[in-house]
Amino acid sequence: MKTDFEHFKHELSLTKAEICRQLYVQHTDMIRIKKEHVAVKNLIRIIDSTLRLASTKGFHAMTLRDLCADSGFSIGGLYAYIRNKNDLLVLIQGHGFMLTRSTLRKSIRDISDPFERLRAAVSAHLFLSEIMLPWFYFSFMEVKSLPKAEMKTAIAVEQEIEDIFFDIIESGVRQGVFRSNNARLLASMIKAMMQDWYLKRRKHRNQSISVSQYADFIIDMLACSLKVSRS
Amino acid sequence: MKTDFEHFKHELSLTKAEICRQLYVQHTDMIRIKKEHVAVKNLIRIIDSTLRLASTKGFHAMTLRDLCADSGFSIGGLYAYIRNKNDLLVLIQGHGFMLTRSTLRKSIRDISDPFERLRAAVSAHLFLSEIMLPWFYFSFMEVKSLPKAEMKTAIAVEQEIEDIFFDIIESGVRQGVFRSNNARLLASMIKAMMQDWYLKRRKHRNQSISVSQYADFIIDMLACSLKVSRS
DNA sequence: GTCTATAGCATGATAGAC
DNA sequence: GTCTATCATGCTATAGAC
Repeated sequence: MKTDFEHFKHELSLTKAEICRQLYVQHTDMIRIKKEHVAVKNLIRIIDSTLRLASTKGFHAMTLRDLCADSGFSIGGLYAYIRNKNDLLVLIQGHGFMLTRSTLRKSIRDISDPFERLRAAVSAHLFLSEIMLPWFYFSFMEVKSLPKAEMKTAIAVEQEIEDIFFDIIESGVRQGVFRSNNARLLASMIKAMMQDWYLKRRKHRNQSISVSQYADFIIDMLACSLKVSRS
Repeated sequence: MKTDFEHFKHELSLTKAEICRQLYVQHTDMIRIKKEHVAVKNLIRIIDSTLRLASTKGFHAMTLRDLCADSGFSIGGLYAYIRNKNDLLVLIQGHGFMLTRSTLRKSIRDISDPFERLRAAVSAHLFLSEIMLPWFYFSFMEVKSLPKAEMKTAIAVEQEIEDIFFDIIESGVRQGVFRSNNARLLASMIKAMMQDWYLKRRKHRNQSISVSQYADFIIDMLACSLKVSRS
């Protein structure tokens, strides 16, 4: 039998190639390579290496020479795909956020019961971050290094995601299904617990906690905080 | 009337000078200055500047020239206090952790009731991070940049702090005061919520949430999760 | 004990061959 | 489209005057 997570993974069917193809189309201005299949193939290598290196030593500490050594590119070759180091940051950041937003919205679209909406949103966020772990870690750590404009959008998208949780709680309260005296703060806490999953992934792995267990635990905590009586 | 936070702040009476004096004594090997009062005075300037710069642009992006400009030192003068840039990292890191551990242990030392212990530990952690915000933010962000040995201790101390929460919960369960089916994960979540306070300080400021309100909210959530009946 | 001056080097970025 | 060779910059770290 398929677990929820496996089901989610299959539904999403998010191949690296697909993501990178979207990235390519969005950024034809900064990428000098014209043939899509060549560009996409190499973007995968570049982004993979960047995420790997940045998550161990940090983006700023990673030099383009490190990146070349890891990805097998030459400096010159790399510069056909980015105009400068910051482009790398923007390239990776923007896409991760877009994906989170759309996945989360889709996950609750067809559900009306407030508690089930909450469960769906929490699971979707956790499952997505599990699949795209390096992306999430990178996004969190590097917001502060973004150019001002990109930082503003990054913060706005994060707020928007928190608002998804907030709206679910609020509407549940209005319907009399939830009891909560501070929906705003509870939404914040949900976000914090989502973050803990990908920021402290190693700790949870050491304690042998699966993403499904983690999701269940959080949903139980929320049920209890919102005083939902459950079967 | 004094709030809990003001009371804590007064009890701690943690002056920058005292912290820096301890730092000086611990690191006489790397600091070339012999007169304590001179060294301490200048360490305050250096550490203040480092924390300020690192929390906006990140430690790696901060150059020693930035640091000199901000602290009013010359490059040569600075190098009397550190042997290299990494020393700065180690200097600041180690002390923050020591302080957290000792404060937390002290906060619960004279309390026996499990729920009150939990409340005390949560409050102490939040209040401390409120006072030492730049220190906490820096510690979290820069663990990955530490030399291997220092990283190991950093992770161990973090685990130790989580264990404080874990032990309180476990002993409460044994005494029949708490009901919990996963003390380990709950302790993890407490830690995550502690982190959210200092990592997302700006967000909470925008939403006009005080540290006392935040503490109360978390303690309520925990009471509910642990099924503590409260007056 | 603090400064100025500078060595020595690694980095991001470019030009041009293939 | 990718590579090698090279530039200019700006960094950490040191030496030595005051």
